[in-house]
Amino acid sequence: MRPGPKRAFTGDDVLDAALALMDAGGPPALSIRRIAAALGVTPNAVYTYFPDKSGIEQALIERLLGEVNRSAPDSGDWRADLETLAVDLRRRLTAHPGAVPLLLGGAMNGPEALLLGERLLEILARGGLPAGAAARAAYLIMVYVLGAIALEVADVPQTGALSPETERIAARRTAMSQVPAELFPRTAASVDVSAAWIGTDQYLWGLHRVLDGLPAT
Amino acid sequence: MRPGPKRAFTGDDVLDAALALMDAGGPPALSIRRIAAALGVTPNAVYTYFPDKSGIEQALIERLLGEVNRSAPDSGDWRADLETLAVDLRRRLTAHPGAVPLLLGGAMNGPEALLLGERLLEILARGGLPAGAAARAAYLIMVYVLGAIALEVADVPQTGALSPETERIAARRTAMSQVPAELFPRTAASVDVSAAWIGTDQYLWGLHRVLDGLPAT
DNA sequence: GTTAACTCTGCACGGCGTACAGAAATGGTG
DNA sequence: CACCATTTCTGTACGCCGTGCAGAGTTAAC
Repeated sequence: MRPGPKRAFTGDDVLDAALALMDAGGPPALSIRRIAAALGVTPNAVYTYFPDKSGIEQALIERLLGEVNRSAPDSGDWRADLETLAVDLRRRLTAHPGAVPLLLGGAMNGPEALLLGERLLEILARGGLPAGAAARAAYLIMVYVLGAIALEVADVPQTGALSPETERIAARRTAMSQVPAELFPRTAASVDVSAAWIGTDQYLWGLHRVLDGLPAT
Repeated sequence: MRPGPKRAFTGDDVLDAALALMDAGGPPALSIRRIAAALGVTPNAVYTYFPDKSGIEQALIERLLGEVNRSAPDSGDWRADLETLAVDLRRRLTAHPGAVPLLLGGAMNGPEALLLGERLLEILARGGLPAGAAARAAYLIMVYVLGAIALEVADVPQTGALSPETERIAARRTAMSQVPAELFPRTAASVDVSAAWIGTDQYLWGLHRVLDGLPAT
């Protein structure tokens, strides 16, 4: 069927290596030359499977969102389904903090991104929200879900390895505890609370406050 | 007082040039060599005023947030003040879409960023929110305000010049209208609404839905 | 066996951040 | 005035980056 020599690696191998690099050092650590080195090939070999670097980033986003789309909650309770979807998305993204800037800065235009939006709208429609309100509500919820993850990740300094969750929390605590209390008393007073925001419970607290603010059916 | 030759440019000139580059082409267009070229000096001259590139980015963020901090609304109505603060922040950031990824991906640890958080907490305290709830509510509101801006900007393709507002809206419309309706019927149906989300009214609609969900005094 | 398709290598180019040494210009001090 | 310490900016260079181009090597189809 296919002429040519046996493949030394696949496009999936490229994404595996790319994700490992992102986890280790964030977006600046992602380079084609490093991916190629990790795979034991020359840099240009990567261009066999991807047109350019942004193609790799796009595929990486699609893979992450695709994992979220794999599970389709349909418990009958639309609010519980929405919660499941948000928690799933948050877990996938916080597991790979280095990829979050990519998702925010890059385009969410791929098929998996659209499918995710479609599922969000479907759940809201099941909740009985009118069409126009559903579109706006979906926007509001996506703002909250993605924004919360982004802020959570943004507090962590991007330089150096930060893969273990414990290391992330520690880095965040030290960064926040450097706030001079005499200049910013309120911020300094909320440092302890800030450290607790990491938890899933607080994340869901915010989501439900958003849901409570939605227009009723 | 100060020995040495007369200065050919200042640190402010560097930030001016940097902001112009970001407005024209987003973060990838920001380079020390381009800044130096715009100022008519050699690249290393920039290092007279900034230790490295991230120092420039940090100062750029601080300048933008500082402009928001310059106006201190105190109308007596805490909810109106919060609205003013959010709209101010949104206006400053959407005026420079290329700088938003910097703000999200970079650190919000500078003095102006802390002052902004301090003012946010002060307004909420005036609203009578209890201390612990205020900290969580401030987090929720910042999530919404920053997240909304980020999503708004994220829909615009980053490549190429996109400074005029009209061009941004046009680019967004075309990007969204490419959604295949047979695969993503709900998303495609909301395209028109999506194009309208740009307006300040819709932005405030979302903010007030968040405020409505906050615990009462 | 020949050929066409495909994978991967080697080389090269321009751009990037920035380290290092040094020239040029200035104000303070004798 | 001359001298000097200080500051500003230049010149050169290094290693990394994405990637264009030509071509070597390998395979399946005819």
